[in-house]
Amino acid sequence: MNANSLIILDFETTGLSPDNGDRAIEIGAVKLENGVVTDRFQELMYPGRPVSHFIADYTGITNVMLSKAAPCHEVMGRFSDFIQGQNLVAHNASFDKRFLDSELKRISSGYDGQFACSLLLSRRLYQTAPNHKLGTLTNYKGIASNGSFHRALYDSEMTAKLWVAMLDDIKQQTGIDEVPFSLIQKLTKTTKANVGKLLANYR
DNA sequence: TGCCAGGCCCTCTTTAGGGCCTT
Repeated sequence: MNANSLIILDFETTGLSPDNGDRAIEIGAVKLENGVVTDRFQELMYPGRPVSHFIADYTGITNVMLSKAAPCHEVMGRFSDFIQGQNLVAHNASFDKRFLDSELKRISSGYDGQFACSLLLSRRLYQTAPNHKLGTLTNYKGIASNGSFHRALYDSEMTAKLWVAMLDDIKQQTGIDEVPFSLIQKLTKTTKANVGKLLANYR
C-alpha cells in the first residue's frame, strides 16, 4: 500500500441503495500525493435504466447524457485499475463504499485499500461547524468553490481540499509533519470528547 | 401505485428513537 498517496472518490447514483437495485451513474476521483492532486478520473456510466427526475435535477445528469455513456462494467473496470494499491477516502464513505463494493462485485473485481471517511473525521475536528455537509464544510474552512456540487469529480476535488485542510489542522495540533493513515482511523473511531486528548498526546 | 437504506451519534439510551449524511 502506498503510504504517501490515496484516492478520494465520489459516486453519483440512481438512488440511495444498491440493495434496492440502484446503480452508479458517474464516478469521479482524484489521486492525492503528499497533499497535491496528481491524477484524476471522471466518467459517466450507463446504468441500464432511466434516472428519476429527482436524480436528474439533483445531479444535472440526464438520461440523454447517460445514453451516450459507456456501460457500468466498462467504466468500473477502468476505475478498478485506477484505485489498486491505494487507500480510499469519501465524504460519508459508508455510502460510496456500498456502491463501490456492489459495482465491483458485478465485474468480479475488488480493491485492496482501506476506506477513511471525511465526514466522520470532520465531526471530530470541527465540532462547532453548522453541519457536516460537504458544501457547508468547505465554506466553513474558507475553501473557494467554483463549480457544481453533486457532480462526481467536483465533489471529489472539494473533498480533497477539505481533506488537506483537516490534515493541516491535525499537523498544527500535534506538531507532526505527516499524518499517518492509522492516526486518521484512530481519530475516526474515538469519541468526540477524546479527540483533543488523543491529538495532544500524539507526538 | 406506493414505497424503498444504512451507519453514525446523541439522548429524556442500551428492552429505543430520531436526526444527520450520502444519491
